[in-house]
Amino acid sequence: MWQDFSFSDIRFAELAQHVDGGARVLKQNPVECLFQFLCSSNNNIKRIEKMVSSMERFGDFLGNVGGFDFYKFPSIDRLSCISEQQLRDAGFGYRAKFVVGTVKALQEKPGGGEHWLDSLRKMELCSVVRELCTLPGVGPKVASCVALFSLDQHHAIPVDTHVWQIATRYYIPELADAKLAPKLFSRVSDAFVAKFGKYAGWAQTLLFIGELPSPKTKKPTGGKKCKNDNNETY
DNA sequence: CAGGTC
DNA sequence: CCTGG
Repeated sequence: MWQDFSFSDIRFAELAQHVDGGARVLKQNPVECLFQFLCSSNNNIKRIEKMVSSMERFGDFLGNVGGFDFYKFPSIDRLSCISEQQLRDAGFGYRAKFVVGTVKALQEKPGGGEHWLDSLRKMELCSVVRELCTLPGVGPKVASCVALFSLDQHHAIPVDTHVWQIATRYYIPELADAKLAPKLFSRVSDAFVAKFGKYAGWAQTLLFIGELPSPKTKKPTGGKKCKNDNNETY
């Protein structure tokens, strides 16, 4: 698949040379995935990890490995035991009410939230995103993450600021000066799908990794400005 | 301002 | 709008 992507896009080919150990797209449990990305909006990885681990404590204890306690991610019913105040105390901020609201919305689904989420698998991507966006705290970006990482929607493109940068830099430069409006969200995902096809979400994942200041990439090949030893930007 | 959403 | 860097 990397070869196909590299053939389709010189940018991908260049980046693929420099990522260490490859990259993988998880197929997560939908409930776990949804609540994790519900924590992710306007937020950084470190705090997201903290928030997620505080939720996990409400799941069954699995064991201790290498000094770390592991918990099964809590079911929707288990999550419903957490109050908004508890979540705020755990540092969720305004996302606390999103978690409580999404738990409630899922519980009200006929057949239960797990079943409802699973039923999205056989729908078209646009419908999946539309349905997920009915949940409080879930917008197009979070919905796309859940679709890609847990609901088999391999061509879902989670458009955040980084992906927007990549897209306007390489694929739709005519929009370089535009703001990331909802209308343009589909322009971005269309561009990725046109370039990479039905597994565009997988290609996007690698490009995204390349955009981050991550040890994964050995070479600062992203369009970001870098500094050399003389402190000159290039 | 950060891997958005209301 | 919460909160931390």
